[in-house]
Amino acid sequence: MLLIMLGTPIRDRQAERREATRAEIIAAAWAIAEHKGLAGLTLRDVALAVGMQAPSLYSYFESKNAIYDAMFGQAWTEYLDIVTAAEPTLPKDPRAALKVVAHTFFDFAIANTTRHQLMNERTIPGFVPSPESYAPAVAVVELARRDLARIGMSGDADFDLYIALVGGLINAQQANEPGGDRWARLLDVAIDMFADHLGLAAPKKRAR
Amino acid sequence: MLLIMLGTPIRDRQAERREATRAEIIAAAWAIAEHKGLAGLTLRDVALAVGMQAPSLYSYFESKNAIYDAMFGQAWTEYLDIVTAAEPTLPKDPRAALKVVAHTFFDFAIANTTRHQLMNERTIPGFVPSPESYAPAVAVVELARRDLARIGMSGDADFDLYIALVGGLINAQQANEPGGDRWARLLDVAIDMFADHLGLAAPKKRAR
DNA sequence: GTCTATACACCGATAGAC
DNA sequence: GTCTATCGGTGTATAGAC
Repeated sequence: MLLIMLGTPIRDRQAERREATRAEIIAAAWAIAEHKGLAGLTLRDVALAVGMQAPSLYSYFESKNAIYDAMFGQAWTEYLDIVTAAEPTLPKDPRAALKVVAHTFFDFAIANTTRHQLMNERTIPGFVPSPESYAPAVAVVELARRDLARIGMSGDADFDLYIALVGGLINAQQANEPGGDRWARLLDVAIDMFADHLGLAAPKKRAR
Repeated sequence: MLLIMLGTPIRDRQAERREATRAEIIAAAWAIAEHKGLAGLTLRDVALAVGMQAPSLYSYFESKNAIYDAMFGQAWTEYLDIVTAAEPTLPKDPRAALKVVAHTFFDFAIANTTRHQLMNERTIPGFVPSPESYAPAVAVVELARRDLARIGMSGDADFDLYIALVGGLINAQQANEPGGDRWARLLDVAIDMFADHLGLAAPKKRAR
């Protein structure tokens, strides 16, 4: 399976090695960030974890923010994979689909607080994601917008409101009662409220 | 008007002076935080602004976080004053009252982004507000809860949902389009949606 | 190309002289 | 109470060994 055309090697072993080391650094950074907090990440800790001296990291990332940036892109890519995999199983019923999409996002945020903090909160002082790392985030939003449009949710206003509603619940849960479920229990109620607002058919109750 | 009982002075000039200097330091800190960002605040800058050397600040605050703490308490006290002053003018109509309360909070957050960031976002790494500084925040919540209970909004769930909804809109506005009004325009829509959820009487439309 | 060694500028915080 | 001096820590930069 190993093919070589003279002078044009199929594999660039050096680039592979470099990419593997970059991945190793990012993995170590996640582990430290989850343990000491996202803002508690230091280059010296990361270097120690991968068996380097701190300045050596600059051979792989041009700054600390570049490491955050790679983490940002990786986290959104992971979530894009989850959402892409779940898309074919979306319920036909609009109200049920709204709930699945909301729950997917909510549960990911709660289960991965560090990732959510980096992905959705502006908590690292100087950090602004690069266009490349932002791309998977845009893809997630586009995919969600497409899914919800198929449900009949047209217009930016409804989508913006939906995002703000789910995001508000996540933020309230994380900020006021991390680890609890006081706001998590409200998610279905909130989505029903939103579905009523859209004028979607009620599921069973609401005979009126 | 200056009364002195022997040995028990009415005024403690030293404490007054100290308190005045503390206020001066906090005012300087706000100005710098608004200019360089909340996380960009440094003790050296604050000291320079009030004509001191950095370590001298430790005569007035035991740490940098203590300065943040005083700012936190001051900001919530300011907002408590606003809410307290506005309370007597609250509309009798429940739906209208919901909107006034929401707008008051939303507008304050948008008009004072630095204050809102410190008050409602966990953006400073090690900072946790002290019970004393947290007190006015609790008072604001209690007051809002009382106002909304008079409207007929009983139960924690509705209140929590209301808070999350308004907070989500503020966060979305600040994070995605600071200075714009894409989410601000949704506030009334959102409150109407919430009022419908509560079963409040519609204002004029919704003839059905 | 990769890594070490060293250094810089800045930070919050502390000690101690005055 | 305010200063100077200084500490340990940070992100970052660069020279040079390998």
